[in-house]
Amino acid sequence: MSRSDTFAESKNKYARYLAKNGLRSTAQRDLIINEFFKSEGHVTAEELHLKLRGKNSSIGLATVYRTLKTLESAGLAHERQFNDGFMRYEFCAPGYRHHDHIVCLECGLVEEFENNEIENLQIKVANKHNFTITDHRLELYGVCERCKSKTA
Amino acid sequence: MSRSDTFAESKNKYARYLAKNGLRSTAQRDLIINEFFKSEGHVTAEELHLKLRGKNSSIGLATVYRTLKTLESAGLAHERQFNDGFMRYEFCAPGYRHHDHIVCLECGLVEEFENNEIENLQIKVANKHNFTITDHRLELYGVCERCKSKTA
DNA sequence: TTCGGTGCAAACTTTTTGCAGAGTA
DNA sequence: TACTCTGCAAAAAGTTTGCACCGAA
Repeated sequence: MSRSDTFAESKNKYARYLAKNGLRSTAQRDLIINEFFKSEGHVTAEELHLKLRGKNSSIGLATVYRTLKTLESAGLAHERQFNDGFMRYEFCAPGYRHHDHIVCLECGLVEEFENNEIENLQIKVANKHNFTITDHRLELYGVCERCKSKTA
Repeated sequence: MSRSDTFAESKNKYARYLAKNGLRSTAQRDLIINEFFKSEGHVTAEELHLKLRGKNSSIGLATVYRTLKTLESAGLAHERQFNDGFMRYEFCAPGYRHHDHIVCLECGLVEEFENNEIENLQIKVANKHNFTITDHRLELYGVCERCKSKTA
């Protein structure tokens, strides 16, 4: 599935969500959603707001926050916190696979990975504790290749 | 290793750390550290502050924050954020084994687990991405046994 | 006596909320 | 028209900082 297919699919899903919940489509929302769907990785509300400001639209920061919360409820965005004090939002289209993150503590690079063996072990652990898992969070923190060679 | 052995060892390590870094031992610090070492699990500064207030000491919240940061630098506490907006501090004595957390989203119960298979797989993943891992974070979120039966 | 620690209040940071006016259906 | 959305500014909420005084070494 290509990235743009997923965008299209998500926009449809978003439109359907709006319709079903009596929410309106507005100029601001469409711009925010467009920008959000275009951004790679893990954006903060502030970053998104800045990008939109750059295109001389005058969208308020509060609106960006509100829209991201809306997307989260719609299941199109996922909230994540790496330990830097910001809430980040990640594109989370239907059909997009779950993945985890490996974060460089020096330059902030975030790479994504998938590992089914780990996921299966997590389920085993949950069973042992009699928990039913609905979500999880796995982040590896360290130093990336570039930063290692810079220091060496 | 029993819990109290670990306390003793940590207090020594703390004292050594203070000496080495020209920091002073004060009545407030000793009380905070004592209370922190006694608390199970994952405390917030506010919680610790409340516990100390209960024992009619008049320690300021800012001092609790400052002391926890000091403990973190000393390697005796570990900062953790579960997604509830609070920074939590966890006892992290030398000799204490690393563990991860499984969190109930209904009642807030946090259990700890260790799984070497998962840890090994994490190292494999990091190698594949040419990262050197220094830390990681794994949290499973779901519903615990009690809450499941309550709902059923 | 020196200098780090403390308490208090104010400042800061990120996110949320109240409200009056604008825009959608 | 009815009612939601938006922008702004103010409020929240958690944490940090400035400053004058206190106290450990």
